[in-house]
Amino acid sequence: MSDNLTAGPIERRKTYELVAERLLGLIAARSLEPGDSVPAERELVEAFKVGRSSVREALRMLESRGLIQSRGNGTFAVSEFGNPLHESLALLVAVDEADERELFEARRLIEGETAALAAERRNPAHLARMAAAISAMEGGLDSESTYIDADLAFHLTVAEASGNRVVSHLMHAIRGQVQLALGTAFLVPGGPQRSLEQHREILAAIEARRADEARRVMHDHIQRVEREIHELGRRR
Amino acid sequence: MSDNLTAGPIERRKTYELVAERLLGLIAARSLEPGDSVPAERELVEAFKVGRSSVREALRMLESRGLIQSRGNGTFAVSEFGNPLHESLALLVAVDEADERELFEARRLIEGETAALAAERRNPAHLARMAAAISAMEGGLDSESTYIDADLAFHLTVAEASGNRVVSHLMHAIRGQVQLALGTAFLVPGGPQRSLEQHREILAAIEARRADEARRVMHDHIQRVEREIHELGRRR
DNA sequence: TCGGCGCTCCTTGTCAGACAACCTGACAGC
DNA sequence: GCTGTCAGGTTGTCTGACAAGGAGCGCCGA
Repeated sequence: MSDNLTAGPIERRKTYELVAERLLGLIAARSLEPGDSVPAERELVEAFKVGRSSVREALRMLESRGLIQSRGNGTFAVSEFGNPLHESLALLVAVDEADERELFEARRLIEGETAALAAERRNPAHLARMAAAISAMEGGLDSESTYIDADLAFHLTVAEASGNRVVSHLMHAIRGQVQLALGTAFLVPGGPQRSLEQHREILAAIEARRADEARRVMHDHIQRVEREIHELGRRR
Repeated sequence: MSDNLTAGPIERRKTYELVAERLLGLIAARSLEPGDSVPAERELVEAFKVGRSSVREALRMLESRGLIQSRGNGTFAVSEFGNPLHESLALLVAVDEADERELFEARRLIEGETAALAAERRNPAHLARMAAAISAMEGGLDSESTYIDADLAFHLTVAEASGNRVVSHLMHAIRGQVQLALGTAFLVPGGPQRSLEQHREILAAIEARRADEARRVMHDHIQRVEREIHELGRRR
């Protein structure tokens, strides 16, 4: 028995944590597929030999991470990708001026790469959806919500076409953070028209499988939007 | 009353969710600074007029996101940046073969851009720490844990030198996901030596402020590691 | 004077039991 | 075929009780 001291403090783990880990294990091991129902609380009580409150607190931990969902008639495993990440980012990054700049920079980098990947991997269905989104933007030049929805749809389709879910999740997360600013972008005189034109360029580059061009135009697009928002903010 | 049906189901919120939101509000509003103690459970019971179990389940939700910490003599707000994001990603992305590919691809893109930014923004202190990390890797070629720690330190320093906290958080998160694989990388014959050499190249590019070169070498580095891990896995 | 020991009190941790609220599916009645 | 109702299982919530953790205080002895 050399130095068991380095093993760190002997910590008595809390029951609800242990239960949460066991359940997490089940999910990680795919014993609990999305949609499956988690054993009833009372069953877990018997299985783990703990109190019901410990089981419930463990379930709450998983629920708050979006892994399961309790619904009155049972608790179920959930697929729902993405939500917790958004919230985490929201809490990580305060949205003062400097951080907004960092967020936009991150968005520029990631969406730029996303566009480049999309140019290599897109299929005809993706192209059709991007074109549809552009049409919708055109038709929604006088309606903020229509326009913004269509704009979002375009970028999401690009993300999907990239074929990389991790990258596209990160993009979602960041976009959620700058969403407010994007509402402002609609108010910039001539902004929506310029965005529309740039979206057409992006689509053309992706359709022609020109990855570098897609990346560059996407960069320019996001940078322009950021600049316009910033200038509008200063003028007010 | 046209179609209020689109408003979705009327849902009765659960008490523990409401409590969690109230507490979240306090944190978001900075009424609860890191280190501050959260009011005792029984006080919250009185304040919100709910049962203690609801309060406790709400606390568990916040605890599992790393916002607070319960310690037997009180519950405290926590600063700890970054952790929840790691966990979220951990839970978001399943780690089967295909996903591992996506994770590495994401890492390649993000760390590539991180390196490019670092080349533009690094300062002498960053360079010194990168050099120190490389020395440590060299000295740790026969110790897996020493080597891996040093490798991690190098990449983290690059991230910090990028000057963009959002990007560097994303990088942390993804890296946490591939950490396991990186342990394997150490076992690849000649792998650590090649990594060491590539790290030197990255440092040289960053020091010389050659952004494109830094990006390219970082790309090559990560791609090589991924390939080696994959080949080792197949041979086993 | 000062270090250390133990006590006390407040807090969280855990369990058990009870009842309300919710959801689904089955079934009877129209 | 449609609707209303009921039953059974599950989660939602509260209460009360006691164990266990942790910090601070004061007493005691050196």
